[in-house]
Amino acid sequence: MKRKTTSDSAPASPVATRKTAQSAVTKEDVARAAGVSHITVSRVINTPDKVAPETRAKVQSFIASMGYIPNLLAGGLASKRTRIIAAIVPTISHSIFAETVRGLSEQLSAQGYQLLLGQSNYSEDAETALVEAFIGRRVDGLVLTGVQHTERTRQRLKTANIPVVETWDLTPEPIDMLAGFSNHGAGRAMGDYLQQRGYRRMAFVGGEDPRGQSRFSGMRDALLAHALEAPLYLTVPFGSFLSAGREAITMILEQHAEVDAVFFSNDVIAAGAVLECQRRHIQVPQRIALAGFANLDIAPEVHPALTTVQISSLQIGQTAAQMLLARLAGEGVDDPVCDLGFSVVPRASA
Amino acid sequence: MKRKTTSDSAPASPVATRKTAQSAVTKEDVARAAGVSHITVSRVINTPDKVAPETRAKVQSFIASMGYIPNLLAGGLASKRTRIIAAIVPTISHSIFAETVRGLSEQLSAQGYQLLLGQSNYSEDAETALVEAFIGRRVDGLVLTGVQHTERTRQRLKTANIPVVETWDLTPEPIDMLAGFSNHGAGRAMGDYLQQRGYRRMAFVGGEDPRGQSRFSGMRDALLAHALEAPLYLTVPFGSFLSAGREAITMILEQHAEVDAVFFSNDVIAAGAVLECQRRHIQVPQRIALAGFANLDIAPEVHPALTTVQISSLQIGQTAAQMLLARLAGEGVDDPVCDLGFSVVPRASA
DNA sequence: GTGAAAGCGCTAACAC
DNA sequence: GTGTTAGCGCTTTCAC
Repeated sequence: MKRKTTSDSAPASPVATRKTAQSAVTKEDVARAAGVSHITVSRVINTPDKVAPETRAKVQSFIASMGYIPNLLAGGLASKRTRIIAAIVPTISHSIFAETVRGLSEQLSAQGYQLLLGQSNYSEDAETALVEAFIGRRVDGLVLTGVQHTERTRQRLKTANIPVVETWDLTPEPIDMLAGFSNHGAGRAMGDYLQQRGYRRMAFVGGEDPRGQSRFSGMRDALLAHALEAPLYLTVPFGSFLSAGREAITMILEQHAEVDAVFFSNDVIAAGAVLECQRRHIQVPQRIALAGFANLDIAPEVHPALTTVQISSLQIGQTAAQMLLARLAGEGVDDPVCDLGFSVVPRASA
Repeated sequence: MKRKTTSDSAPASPVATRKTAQSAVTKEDVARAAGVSHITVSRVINTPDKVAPETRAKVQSFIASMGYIPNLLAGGLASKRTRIIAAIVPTISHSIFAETVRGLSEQLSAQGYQLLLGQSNYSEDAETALVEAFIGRRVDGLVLTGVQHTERTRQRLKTANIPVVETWDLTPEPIDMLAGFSNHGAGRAMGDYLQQRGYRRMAFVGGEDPRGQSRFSGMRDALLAHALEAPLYLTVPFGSFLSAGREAITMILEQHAEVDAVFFSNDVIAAGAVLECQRRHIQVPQRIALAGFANLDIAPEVHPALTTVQISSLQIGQTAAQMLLARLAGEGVDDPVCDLGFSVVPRASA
């Protein structure tokens, strides 16, 4: 009893099975056309040098002429490797994680992997949902932003048993691997810097993300160590960061006139504040010093240019990708924890 | 000959097949534990109300306790539906397409679909490669930016036979469906506006993307219609748009002193120009008028606030998603071509 | 260098 | 309401 010869009553069309929603051309079709077996087509695609040059050329020409596109769903199911790495960032539209994503994407695509991007909107529960969705798609590895995750996320990741890199912060107990920097340290460094520049009454403006909070607490520790008052802590909503910065600085100038320096969680928010000061003809840094975070494109462009903290956003992405790829290649990762550091960039605004 | 009883020589472990890289729990495992069949578990997940409440509860509790995550690869292969919609945008890090992506993502996830995002870097060949990769993953639908694509892209999409929405422009011959606006019209509208405000010698600054070029040619048509000279055409590299805007305006002021108004392809570039003028104490719009495009967050924040063109970025995403979902639900799409329009937003800069 | 057989984990169709 | 059977299109293993 041979398979599929259907030469009795079926119409002579390419054997439409159920729905014809997708490109109906399969490896089998190509194989039949080229007069080889199914598996030879597979080899031409995956391990071309294990096929006789002649056969290879013939098969390749049929692949091209028939417009054959391998079904990666089937391939992934059979091989248990999808060559997809997923990354979850709080937001993809705002620029702060853009370089990390670029670093990831470049390294991965160079090795034939694809990047699947998810956006958590700074919600741990959304992150958990994404993790489950990604595991369901059987991604080969996962990159997470931050080190704070729900217990369920950790659980899922544990049982899924795939390589994971946490990024953008440091922790003594990573889920698996880590590429980041110390947000607490960055906050402390900026606190030290501002203190040393002579500012005495400071404020911190940020979102409600845990990394921003670490920076705040680092700053606070620095100020307390110098016998200064703890900084004021203002949160801004996620959304339009520029106008959030404007509103925050307006509020500080009007209601906290004693504040002489502000550290913003993000250069875009800080830039909004600079623009507002400019509009009101408020001297920066004489009346009030303004500092940002991340050294984004906008930081050197505003007037006065923004003092900020340089972080290695791009390298975080590159390093995370390399760790993952090494693990997937079966190589050991020399150090599963990589601290990429940061540095204060002094400019005119503080 | 029953299947899989392996009670002879195998170790009593959960039958590790090949690699144990992924969560080994399968529907079969859950079914066995719950004392039901394989397919019942499937129904509990996909069509819970077709299962007796009692059975359902029991199965659900096992799903939870065993941490079962369905293999969507296998599901997609069997059902020929992945519930993934892919979208290709020129860039995800710059803010211009952010709202479109948000509109897509929100509409899709509300219907249980996931968005797979690709970045073409304004390259048609990169777009083609992404299209092939996405078809390989058997996405259920595709959203493209722009209406200009390689012949190969069109071919692949034709044979893949999946719903496609082109966006961000208009064309008389869409591949399938379309949600956009007229870039040529937007350029003409801005040209008309600037002419009507009394500017006489204009320049256009943009990237090399086809939509920017359409806006340029629309502007040119407007000026020529008013017997003005065609605008100067300057291109800037993709990358740091703010500094590109600074450089462009510097160049224009120094080498084309006769220019009295500039239309930038993007608010961020325009904002860079505004910042530069501010720094040099050049009066905007008295010495030179500056206008942007897209009405991004930054447009109202700079000083003077940017005159720009409002487009319906969010609605493009929403509309594209709805068209796709309607098609996938087997409903007809009333009008496969949707022109969402634009409008000039007059502010202080021009 | 090439092929046959088996099975990845799931859903569709049809029974019961 | 629940189960059985037969694939989805591919890769793996082992044979030739």
